[in-house]
Amino acid sequence: MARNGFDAIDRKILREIQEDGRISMVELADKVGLSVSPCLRRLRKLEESGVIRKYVALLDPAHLHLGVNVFVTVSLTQHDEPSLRRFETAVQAHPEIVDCYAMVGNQDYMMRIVVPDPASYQRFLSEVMMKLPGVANMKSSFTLHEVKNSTTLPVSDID
Amino acid sequence: MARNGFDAIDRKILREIQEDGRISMVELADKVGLSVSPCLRRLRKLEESGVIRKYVALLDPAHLHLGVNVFVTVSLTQHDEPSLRRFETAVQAHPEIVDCYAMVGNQDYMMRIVVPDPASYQRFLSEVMMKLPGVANMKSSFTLHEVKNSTTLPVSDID
DNA sequence: CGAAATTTGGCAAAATCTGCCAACGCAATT
DNA sequence: AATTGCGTTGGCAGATTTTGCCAAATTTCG
Repeated sequence: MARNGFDAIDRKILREIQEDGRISMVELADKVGLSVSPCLRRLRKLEESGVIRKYVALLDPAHLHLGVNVFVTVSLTQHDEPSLRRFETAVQAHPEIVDCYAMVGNQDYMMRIVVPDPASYQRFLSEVMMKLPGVANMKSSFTLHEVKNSTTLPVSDID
Repeated sequence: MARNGFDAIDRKILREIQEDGRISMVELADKVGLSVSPCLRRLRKLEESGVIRKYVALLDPAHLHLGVNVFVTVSLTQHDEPSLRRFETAVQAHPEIVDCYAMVGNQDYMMRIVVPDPASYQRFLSEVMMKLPGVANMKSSFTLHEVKNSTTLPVSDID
């Protein structure tokens, strides 16, 4: 058996539900070559194992008047555990901050912000970002357009 | 009526399905204060309008042995339309490149790569990234850990 | 080779989805 | 103020899907 306990069928299921999270068991079972019962049982197991985090609908930012993406790198004044935790907790509270990663090297964090327009970012920058706890330095880079924004992870055949 | 034709109930629906893409019409209708029929009709309308791009399952990268994220900035040698298009098309073909944005400024790109480990990135860098059409310059930044990776867009009350 | 454990497939009841139709509310018009 | 017309709602019924259960089949392991 494979390292993570996924066999070929499990991987097929994972690939399918990444593309269509609302697929019916009937159709999914058919696609992976099982009958409905074992297919559902495998799906439940995958959900319980935590590989499947959640099911969501993906919305189009343009339709919601959220067409402006800004990448921001942040460095903190202090790097002790409590300071990092305080900053990361504050980040979680703001839905405009859609992504945030702790970085190796001199920039501590890389984040992506979603706002309606540049003016909104101006406001968000001064009213929220600047007030995040422990920020020493910040650098913003605006995006021109989205080329790709995928939630589909490559599920390896091996492993 | 609001600018995009969404009323309070539509926005409620959008917020709910962003959090649970598999919610049943019965439960959704209950949460937004409608009966099932009009709720489903509104959802279908939202789907057809394009606000709802798709329904997906979100997987946990760690469980799939995809724990390493790398941010890469790229600049191209030429910035004419065909060169840009060629590059962006090539980007679409690789599932390891999960995000890619064209940036304001030096006309370059910011992308996020997902790989199993640093060694894999080394390989991906030389075998794929370096061979992307028209690349002049590339700079990779490794992440330490994920603080936030959200697909939930803030659906404004106004607008 | 044989026993135990796991996985499968089909069935039936419960729940859900989906299309249809009458009723309701609201706005514009007379 | 009454009426007309448009859009939205709610309930109902048939079709589909989900879900738990059990016997059969397959795999695992001594």
